[in-house]
Amino acid sequence: MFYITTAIDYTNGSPHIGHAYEKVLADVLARWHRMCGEDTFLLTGVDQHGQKVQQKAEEADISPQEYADTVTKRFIALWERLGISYDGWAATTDARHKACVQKILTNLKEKGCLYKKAYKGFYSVRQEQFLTDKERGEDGNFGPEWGQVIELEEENWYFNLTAHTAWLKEFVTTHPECVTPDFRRQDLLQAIERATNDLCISRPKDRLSWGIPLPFDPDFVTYVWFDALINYISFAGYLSDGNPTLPDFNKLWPAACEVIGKDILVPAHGIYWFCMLHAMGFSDDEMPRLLVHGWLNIKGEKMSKSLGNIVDPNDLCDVFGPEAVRYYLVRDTKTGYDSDYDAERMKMIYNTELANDLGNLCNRSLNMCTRYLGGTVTVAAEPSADELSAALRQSMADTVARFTECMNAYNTSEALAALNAHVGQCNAYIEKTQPFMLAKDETRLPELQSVLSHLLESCVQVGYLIGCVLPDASARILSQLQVDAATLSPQTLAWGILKDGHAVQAPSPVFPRILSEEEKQKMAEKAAKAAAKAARKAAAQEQQ
RNA sequence: CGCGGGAUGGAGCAGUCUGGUAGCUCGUCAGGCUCAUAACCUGAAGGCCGUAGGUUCAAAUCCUACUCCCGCAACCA
Repeated sequence: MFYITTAIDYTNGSPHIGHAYEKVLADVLARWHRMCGEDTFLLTGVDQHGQKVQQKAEEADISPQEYADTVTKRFIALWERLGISYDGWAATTDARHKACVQKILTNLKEKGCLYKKAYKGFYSVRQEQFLTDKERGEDGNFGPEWGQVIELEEENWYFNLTAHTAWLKEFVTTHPECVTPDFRRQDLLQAIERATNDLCISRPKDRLSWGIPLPFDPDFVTYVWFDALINYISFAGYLSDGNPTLPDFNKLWPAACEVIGKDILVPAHGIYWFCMLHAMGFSDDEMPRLLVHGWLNIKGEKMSKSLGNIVDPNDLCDVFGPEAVRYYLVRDTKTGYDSDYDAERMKMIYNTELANDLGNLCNRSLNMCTRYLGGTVTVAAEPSADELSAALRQSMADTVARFTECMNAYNTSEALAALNAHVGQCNAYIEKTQPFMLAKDETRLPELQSVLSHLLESCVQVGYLIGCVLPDASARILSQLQVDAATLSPQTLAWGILKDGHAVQAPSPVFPRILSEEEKQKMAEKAAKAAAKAARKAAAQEQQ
């Protein structure tokens, strides 16, 4: 079972390119594991509770639920557009989730993990938290970043986090696979040393009403993180008493991969979440694995609302199409690290790798097969022994192995680079074998058939594998090749999918080039120049 | 001395851990090809690997010092 989750997005603003990256990454991994025949479940959703949603709703003079629903719709619409194939939708206002959170709270209280305590101190209204001396500036006051700071005394409920930190340190140290990449795990280990306070898990209702009420103390609602993190198990069927609308928890858990951003590793997932699970009684073997991704920066700067450089994925989809956006996001980002977003680069990668390389390869191969061989693939009983063809078959096998290895290591960028490298091999193979010349000599028909079958076989395998990133384009490629993806699997992908006599369709471009008017102009000039040169050459030859 | 990341041909990056011909993509230039989405293939130019020292037979890589850039309040993956 491959249970994969994403962070659930906070519904106080529209989705941006960073949200999209995380979901696309998770979706690509989910699709890959589905292709491999694994039972796969992808969970994503929205975090709808909390102070900021309540505030925004008050400003708009609507209920928090209405506000959250409005924003939620934007997320759902984007995920539909980007082809995110989620199996479960985690919205924290869902009654099933609320019930689960309350059951967990009740259980933890019975176990003695929760306690009520009065606390008096300085409270930041903006940040929704009490401040300690660590937050004081050099002059002894709290800086402007905390907004309005008031002195406040109130009772709250606490989770005995510190009772679990010794275990956590041991667990993270002895289970290197619990956080990927490893340098993030090192960050976490450092952060554990600093976790010296228990976690306040309640907010008085008079201050914040938009949340899940504590089942044993109705004057309080649950702190957003204690609510939100539980989505990973509540929507997996934890404590659901066999609710048929939820999955079987025992089948799903533990999550093979929880995809999160670097900002919420510490303390939320790395400390709170692991400790919460431990308190609930989950063993080391039942802990989820975290995949921590970096951020997309804009020209080296952090993306932020104040800088006004937020990128709306919908705008990109309008220009490039959703699949090009998907490809760019997982191709140009080294999983785990920050990367730079650049629309020009996205266009370049689309035009070169998808249009010029892969798209053109499929198109020219299918076209030659249609024109020269009537659309029928002829496969010899024994594959051609010539060096070029043998090398191409070897390249294909190596590529499948490399792709598999990279995808299993979450390395989408290198996986796609491997596919592209094989496409380059194929294009070079055409130059060397010159099938369009072979077609002019009837006696060389067997060679022509062999070359084209090698090319088309490569198109099938590459077109199939790329399906986890580009489901739609993959389907179109395989449709032209008349191959059913359902009959294939990465593990058994071997030379010889196309059988003798296989019929293919005439091609039509799957990845049309994206060019501005200016670029088209430039291309035209270049072509005119080349034509003039060819004409001069022809004239010179005629004179001789 | 706050913490961390970075500085490699025009652009973006890999290589640094485990010293030894500096590699990739794009761009530029030249040639080839004509099956193809004015695509494809081949080749070339272009770098004293931030600066200054040090270790070594040998340093982009190890050591030291310095310079410059970017994150580290909020919005926020």
